[in-house]
Amino acid sequence: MPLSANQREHLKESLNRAGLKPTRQREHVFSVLLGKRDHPTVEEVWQRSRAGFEGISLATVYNCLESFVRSGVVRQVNYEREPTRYCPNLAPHAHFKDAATGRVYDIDLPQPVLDTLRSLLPGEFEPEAIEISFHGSRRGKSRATR
Amino acid sequence: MPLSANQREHLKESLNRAGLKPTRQREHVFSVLLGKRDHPTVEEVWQRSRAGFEGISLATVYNCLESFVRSGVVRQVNYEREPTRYCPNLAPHAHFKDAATGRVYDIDLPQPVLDTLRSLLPGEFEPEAIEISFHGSRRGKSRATR
DNA sequence: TTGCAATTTAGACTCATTCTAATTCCTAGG
DNA sequence: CCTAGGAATTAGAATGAGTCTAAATTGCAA
Repeated sequence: MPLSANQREHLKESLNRAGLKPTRQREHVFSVLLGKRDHPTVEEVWQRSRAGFEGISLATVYNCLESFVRSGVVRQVNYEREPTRYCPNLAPHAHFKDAATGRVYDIDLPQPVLDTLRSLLPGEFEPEAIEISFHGSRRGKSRATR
Repeated sequence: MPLSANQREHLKESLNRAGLKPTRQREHVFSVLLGKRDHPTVEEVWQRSRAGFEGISLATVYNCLESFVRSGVVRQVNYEREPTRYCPNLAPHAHFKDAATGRVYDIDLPQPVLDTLRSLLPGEFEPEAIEISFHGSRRGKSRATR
């Protein structure tokens, strides 16, 4: 799935703001991230990228993902010391990891909740980022819609 | 600093509940954790342990810390993919990492806040653990008591 | 005292990530 | 159109936290 004009423009601006250039590889890897919004590892992003970009290297995928993080279009997600995952959802949200499947879900974080958390910090602490991760299991989805 | 009778008993019970035995090494490493309640890495715990326990091996320190986590007397703390840190504070709390110094501080988490977070999850999600970590800087402590 | 299962240990191994040094790609100036 | 120079890409080597292995040790129970 190629990038829309808007998406391409957004990526370009963000990269430029960080002093980086949009390249074929970066655009392709970005489109891969947007194409399936699970929370892939570098290895997974690499596999998916190779489908549409003959010969792209693992090192490049690492580099691309790092430039996305630096330019703020993508977030890193870490669980314990497992391989880092990447997430193009920029709205404030937490993550829930299902122990059984390893799948990671986004959980919306309303601003008031963030404010409350913020308020727990003693005055001298100046937070730049908050990370909230749940870990648990999903109860069997009720024997569904038939 | 040797363990108090209470602390030794607490450790013993927790280990037993997990089917593990209190050993010289485990007691010593545990006392090291309680002795300085910063958030040491395995390497740091090892250094400190060797001071009072001639020849204790790094592998053993890894093993001890793992058995503490398994028996619930200690928590693991991860920031990004940096070396895992260990924390003997069992009360529900978040962590704040000062970007400048790398130091990690405990932030108390009132139960109502935990409940609120819990309530953000769709019904089918059954959390076992929540982890909250702040990342930022500490404003210079005001030129003090005078 | 003996035997056994858990624990400890040194060192080999794994594997995600970072680094290195050599190419390749763009682009701006000529 | 051509060329120089900086950025980006690449393969493969290097790093380092953590895990595994197999052998030695320990401590307890029979």
